[in-house]
Amino acid sequence: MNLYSYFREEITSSLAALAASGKLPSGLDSERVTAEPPREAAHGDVSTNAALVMAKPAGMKPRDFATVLAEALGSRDDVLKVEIAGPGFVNLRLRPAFWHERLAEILREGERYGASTLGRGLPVNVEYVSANPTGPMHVGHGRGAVVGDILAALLARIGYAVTREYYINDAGAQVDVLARSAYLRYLEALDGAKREVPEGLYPGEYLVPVGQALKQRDGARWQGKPESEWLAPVREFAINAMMDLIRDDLQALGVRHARFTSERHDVVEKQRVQQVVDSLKARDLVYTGVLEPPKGMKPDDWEPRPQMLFRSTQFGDDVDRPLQKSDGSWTYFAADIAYHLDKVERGFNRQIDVWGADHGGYVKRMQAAVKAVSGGKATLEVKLCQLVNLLERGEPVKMSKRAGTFVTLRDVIDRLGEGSWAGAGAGIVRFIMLTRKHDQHLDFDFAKATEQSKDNQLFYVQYAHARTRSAFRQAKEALPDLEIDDVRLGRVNFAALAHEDEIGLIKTLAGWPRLLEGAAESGEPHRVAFYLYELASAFHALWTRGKEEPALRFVVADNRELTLARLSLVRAVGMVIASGLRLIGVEPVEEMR
RNA sequence: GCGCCCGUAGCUCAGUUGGAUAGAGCGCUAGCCUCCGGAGCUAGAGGUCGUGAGUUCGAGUCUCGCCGGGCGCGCCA
Repeated sequence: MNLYSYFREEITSSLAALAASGKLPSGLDSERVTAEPPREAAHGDVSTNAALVMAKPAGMKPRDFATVLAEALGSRDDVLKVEIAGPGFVNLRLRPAFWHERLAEILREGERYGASTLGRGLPVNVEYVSANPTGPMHVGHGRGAVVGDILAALLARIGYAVTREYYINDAGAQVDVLARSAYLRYLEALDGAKREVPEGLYPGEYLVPVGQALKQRDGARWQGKPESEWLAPVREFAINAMMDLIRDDLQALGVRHARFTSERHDVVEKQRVQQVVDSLKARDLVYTGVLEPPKGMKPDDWEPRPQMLFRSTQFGDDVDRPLQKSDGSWTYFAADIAYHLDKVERGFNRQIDVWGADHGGYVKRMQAAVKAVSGGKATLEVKLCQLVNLLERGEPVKMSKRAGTFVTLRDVIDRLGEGSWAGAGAGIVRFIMLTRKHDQHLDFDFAKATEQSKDNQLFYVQYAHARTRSAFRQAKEALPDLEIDDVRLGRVNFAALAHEDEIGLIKTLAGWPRLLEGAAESGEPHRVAFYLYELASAFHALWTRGKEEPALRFVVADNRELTLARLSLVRAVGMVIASGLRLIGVEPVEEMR
């Protein structure tokens, strides 16, 4: 359970009871009341601002209000001490027994601990990656993939019905370029002659096998034919090949989407764009107009041109946006409106898109569109992921697509390898992607990725997990006849856990449910990685303290009860770390070999 | 010129959706191995939270104006 939500409920019902008994004025709104962990541990375990936000409407001084509330809360069994502090905070310090019960809870629930029903089964659609099917994924795509994937996992963990979705941008000019590039490789495959890849086509070697496969399938059928004949079939072939490539990359990264939607086949060809434009027209949200050139920059080839525009300004955008190109085809935006409407029609009133930061200018119009097509009932949140800089011992890795020195996501995963303390390369990549908030630039240093030091957050967390397992190996050796399993550990007498560092560690563990909720609702999966680091740090500290003060060791050979209690704590730490790592997509290790 | 994002210790970054005395890693200084794994731990120095106003009981967090950096700005996606 999230103990802070629990206490918030308890506090508001206390307030209601106090109002009913006349000790506080009735009819007060407790909406803004919070129950939170104070920053300073010295201020107690749970702090509420009730008196601060309700005193004024109650016509009381905050401290008087606080006194009444404090008296009521102080009589609770789980409250050790109540204090009124600062301008009127009511601070609760909880009894050790409350924390011991949290430990029992963790051992009961195991890695499910922290899961909740907060989302009430509401559908949420998370769209992420959505890389153009024109080549393998690069590291920047990888970041979006990880952020989206873990955000989806977080939302699922707190009770939302999450759908992970990939939108294939296979309808624009870029896939025509892909087709021409693949055609070139096809001709190469036919006559064996290497060709210079002209400017404007994709030079990557990854298209060579596509050309060969096309030859395999179609022989010389397209050789010497005009583009109008081969473009569509070659394009389809190449897109499929690229999606196979991307699916492989995603699989290597451990990312699985439940649904792939094709812009070309599922949106444009099904007339979905025409339909949504018609319905917007019927609501007078589409018109033919002429856009002003952007001020301050002088587009050299600017010509005023009448075009079909969507009134996005009515929904918060800065200018109205074009829906149609001059050749009559739809803009990417128009198709994207139809696609997001499709998601609304599939029941997703909450949509989250994960994009690269270079798409920042696109956010407002898309949110405007979602608002418009859903009649305001659906919302779109957009998470923008900043660039990833690949480094080699602090030096930027030089990359050039044309020179063929481009480092792909797959290269990175493969290079980080398998079998080390960190598990597979994908796990390392996934964790590192969370070591910065999504809107911050991220330095990805190969040297640091596998370094074995406190500076490497994943290493540090894995080391803590390994140590929890090590403690059990030690216990088995010292007390061979001791029966140790999770059920037993969950039922031992925890009273022996009285040291403030032990209680402190339980408090950190007990913060896990709230952290999950916060990370999920705010769309900030990096919080999981930072939390695990903090938890690992607290555990390492206690471990070392045991080395210095034998009385604090986990295994005390002549005191079985104490040993069992402490092993319960160690086990709970291991469970929460394992739970967090698996959520991120990292397999926790048993030992650091 | 406009919009969005960012600006926190020497460096790299957190900061729990507005809470109390702003934290961590690296680096620097000083300590801790007859060990339960020192791949770790403890302590210290280091800050006008870019800046100026505003909102309120309270602002690193919200609003506005500046300064600096990044991204974007009609038929690219």
